[in-house]
Amino acid sequence: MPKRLTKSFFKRSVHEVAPDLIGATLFVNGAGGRLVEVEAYHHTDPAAHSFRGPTERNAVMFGPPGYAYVYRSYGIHWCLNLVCEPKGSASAVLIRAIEPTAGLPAMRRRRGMADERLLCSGPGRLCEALGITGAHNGLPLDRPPFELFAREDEIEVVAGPRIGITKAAEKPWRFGEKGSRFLSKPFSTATTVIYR
DNA sequence: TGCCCGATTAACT
DNA sequence: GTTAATCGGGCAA
Repeated sequence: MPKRLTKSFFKRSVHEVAPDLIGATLFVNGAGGRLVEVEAYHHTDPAAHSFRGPTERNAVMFGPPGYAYVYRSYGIHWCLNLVCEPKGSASAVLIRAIEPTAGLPAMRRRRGMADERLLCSGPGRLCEALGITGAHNGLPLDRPPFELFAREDEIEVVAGPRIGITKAAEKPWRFGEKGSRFLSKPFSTATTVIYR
């Protein structure tokens, strides 16, 4: 049986947790799959929501690790983050793409489309597919509706610049499974490979 | 209070 | 490659 990830998994630097999440599986009410793309946001990072201190929106990032931080993006989409590090460090991993493995009919219905490759390939898309909304903000990741399991197989993780940001845009804090066809965008062939 | 812009997506040309 | 959709957060005034 796969090993469940508990809150202790997140009591480390976001830069350690983020690559470790590649290949893990996440389900929300039974729908979801394998994490193939994430990004790390540290509280000292100008691109992070927590960089300028606590606000009503980012309050969950300043709480304990192992909880979901969900925010509205561009006034339209939802984006899911997993809070890391000891309480107060305000760092989180943005989930950017999932390889769908379970609950495909429900995800297709919520997305209003059938193409498996586009179901969860993007932070806004995967929240729509898994039914994640602002109602999930602040919920613990080790209890329903969330289920999170550790990676079991050996894989290659690649790193590269994050997507859609203007500040600290050069930092290689985007991580993905090498060669996955479910990435929101391909990694450059010149990107660093982290062997695992 | 007003203004700018964003950790996006889909539908265009 | 370009752009509309759509709105809350953060900061200046």
